[in-house]
Amino acid sequence: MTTRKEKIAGDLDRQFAEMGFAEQGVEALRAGADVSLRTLYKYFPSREAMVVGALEFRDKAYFDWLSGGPEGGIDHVLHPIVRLGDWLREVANTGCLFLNALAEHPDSAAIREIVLDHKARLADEFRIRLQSIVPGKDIERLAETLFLLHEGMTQTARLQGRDRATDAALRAARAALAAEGIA
Amino acid sequence: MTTRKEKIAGDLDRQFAEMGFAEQGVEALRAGADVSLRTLYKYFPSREAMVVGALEFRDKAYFDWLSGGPEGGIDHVLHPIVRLGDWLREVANTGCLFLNALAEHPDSAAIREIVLDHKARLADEFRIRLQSIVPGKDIERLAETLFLLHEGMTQTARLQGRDRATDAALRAARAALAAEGIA
DNA sequence: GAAAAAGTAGAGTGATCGCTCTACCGATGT
DNA sequence: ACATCGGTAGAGCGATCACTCTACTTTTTC
Repeated sequence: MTTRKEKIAGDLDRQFAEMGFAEQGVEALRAGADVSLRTLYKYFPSREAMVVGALEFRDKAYFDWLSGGPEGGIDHVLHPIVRLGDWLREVANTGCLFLNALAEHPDSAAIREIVLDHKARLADEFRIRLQSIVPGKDIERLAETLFLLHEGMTQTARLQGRDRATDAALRAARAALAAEGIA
Repeated sequence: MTTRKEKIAGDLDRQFAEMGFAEQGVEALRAGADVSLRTLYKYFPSREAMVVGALEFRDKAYFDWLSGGPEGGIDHVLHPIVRLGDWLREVANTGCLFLNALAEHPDSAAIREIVLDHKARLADEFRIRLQSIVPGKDIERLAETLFLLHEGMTQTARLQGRDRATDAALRAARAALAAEGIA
């Protein structure tokens, strides 16, 4: 059961993702969510709250998107990169929603907190997956490398296209794992 | 000899870098550059032109910043990453100015062109440096990996701090080079 | 079926935006 | 001496912004 607020949050997410943050006034957001201005403000009492709501929706949606996938082996570790590639195939490519939000609202503590938390949990995703396939091994450096490649891929997809960025990131990730004897 | 326009462009660069794009109105930019509104508009006839001017200034300044450094060996290739780390130590850490500008002005062809061009030349920087230390070798994949790490480092510095991001990127870059037998 | 809750449309408000314009000032060249 | 040029200060313009409010309608609840 999705609440009305969640439905609107999803619409806000889509609008911000497709059109960017700067160019979306509240009236445009209202039209995109197909609600009245009064109702929109009821659930999200300021524009900043709308941004926060969209990011919270996206955070949840993206970790849902990451769930599942191969259970063991190298593909288990590469899964977040593969899924990022899948995601980039389906959506307009405007970079990372979270970093874009931060660029646009550098002084908002609420937004900064959500972004940092989301990215920290993404970085942990690699740690957890690495730990599960090579328990006991020190995987911190490898996890950091994979996260760097992940972030680089997100931005590079915007610049050079999704396919090229995905191929490069996957190749580099495999090489990094192989260099540590993980295959 | 720096022209007045270049001086103002430098001030605009600094303002956008420190305060972000969204929160800087033209009046604030004017005050930061310490000129009259009329003069500002003389050199940069629209706000978009001010953004373009700041990016052009930064593009030039950053490639100047990259010049010099170790002439041969692995340090020659790692130099752009090392210098990025130096840069991040000296400035407020608000991510990549170019990508932030693109996030804020997704519909501006002029801004998009500058950003793509800047990033393409940055990526080429790794190709050129790799080519010079291992001529004849196919270095395309390695160059792409280094660029991914470079971009990832820029964003991660914002999230996890400059030192951690720099260490991780340098370590990963060395590992990638070593895996290809370059040391 | 009446009351209450939650929705709609959309005009209105004050602030701020990018940008233009008038009026004036000081240095420089001949 | 004086015209010219490049500058300053800052008021003002129309548009747009985030946000509020009134008046009315629909849906839900008991």
